[in-house]
Amino acid sequence: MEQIRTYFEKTTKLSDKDWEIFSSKLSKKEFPKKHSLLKAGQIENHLSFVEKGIIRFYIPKEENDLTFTFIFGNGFVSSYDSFLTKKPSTYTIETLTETTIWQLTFDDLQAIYNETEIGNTIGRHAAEDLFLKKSNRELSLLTQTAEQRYLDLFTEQPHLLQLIPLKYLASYIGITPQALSRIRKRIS
Amino acid sequence: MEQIRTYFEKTTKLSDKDWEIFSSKLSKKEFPKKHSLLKAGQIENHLSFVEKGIIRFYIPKEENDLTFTFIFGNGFVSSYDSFLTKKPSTYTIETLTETTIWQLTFDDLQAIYNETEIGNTIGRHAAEDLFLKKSNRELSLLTQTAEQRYLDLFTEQPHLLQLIPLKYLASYIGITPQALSRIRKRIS
DNA sequence: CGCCGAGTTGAACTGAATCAAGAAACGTGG
DNA sequence: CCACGTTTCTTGATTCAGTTCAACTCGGCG
Repeated sequence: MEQIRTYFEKTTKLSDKDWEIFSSKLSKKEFPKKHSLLKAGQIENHLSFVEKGIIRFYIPKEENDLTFTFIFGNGFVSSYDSFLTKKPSTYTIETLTETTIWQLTFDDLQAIYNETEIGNTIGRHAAEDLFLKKSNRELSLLTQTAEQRYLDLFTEQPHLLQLIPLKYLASYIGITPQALSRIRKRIS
Repeated sequence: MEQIRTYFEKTTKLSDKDWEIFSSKLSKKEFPKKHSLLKAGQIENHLSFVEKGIIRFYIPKEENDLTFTFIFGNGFVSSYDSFLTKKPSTYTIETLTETTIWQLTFDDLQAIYNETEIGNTIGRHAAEDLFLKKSNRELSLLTQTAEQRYLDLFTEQPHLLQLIPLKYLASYIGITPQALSRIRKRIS
């Protein structure tokens, strides 16, 4: 749990009192691998912080699911637009490994808004975090080749990457499993 | 200015008093075409709402600029990450046509936070708006062909599209000007 | 009038898709 | 713990969208 405080304090100092209120709302959850935290069609009621584990976001499709996000611990997890708008999520959030998260419900977050000075900060952090990730992703998709994207992922998370099935990685990178298999062969 | 209120009230009802405070901080600005609202390297101090005009976001490059966003009126404009983090923007924001915007400075926004109930809403709106746009963009880049992306743009903004040089559109779609020229020829 | 940037068109090339088939890994039931 | 069936991964052949390099046209502007 300390790592959550550390994560927040990278950008904003928290008073002990605020941290007290904030952390009292967090509830720890543990899940096995291949567990859905949220299924497409459901309404998101949680903003979560991953302590340990790998998580995949995907849009279920008849033929091949579209995997568009991985979270490797120390980050927010939520179908954020669904959380904000109370509309059904268009995607599923699923664990790839055993996972530990700390959850905040929508009502908890409202309470934190009212009781602390850091509510805004948390909301802003979440938004900022998610927004920046998407921005970087956009640039990556526009300027990098599939191979570069794979190598980037590989550099960031060399050991964790082995835990993810190739077809999910391929989808995330934006190519077919066959193409990724060939890239792997070429660079190894 | 009424359209700004309408825009906000699509999702949240504002009290007259809050609107009063909010709108009093907005200052109207008009710019000619090809005017930079913010240059790469500068720190963003504004969150703006476009009333009229077309705006382009791009990362300046030696050879070809990378155009990654267009705003066609009725939307937020800001180098949002720079605005939040106070770090230099990595991109330039420039008008393509004559443009009218309503600006809010960072300090104005802080004041609104303190004086009204809608401060959070505004911040959240901006974040949500920007985040959702990026999410959709990600999906478009992952699942659509260049031709589909062009047709989508064309369907959304048929008349405005004529005002944008082909090379900017090509960059946004993620292909070369030559390729877009051929797509245009093929579908017309 | 001549220049220059933007757009068009052509030809050769390349990264990735598609279709197809075989090999490896994985989970489940006996 | 093995055997089987299913899913995942690999590899090959073909096709295609888009790149690159290059030449030419067009429209605006000094």
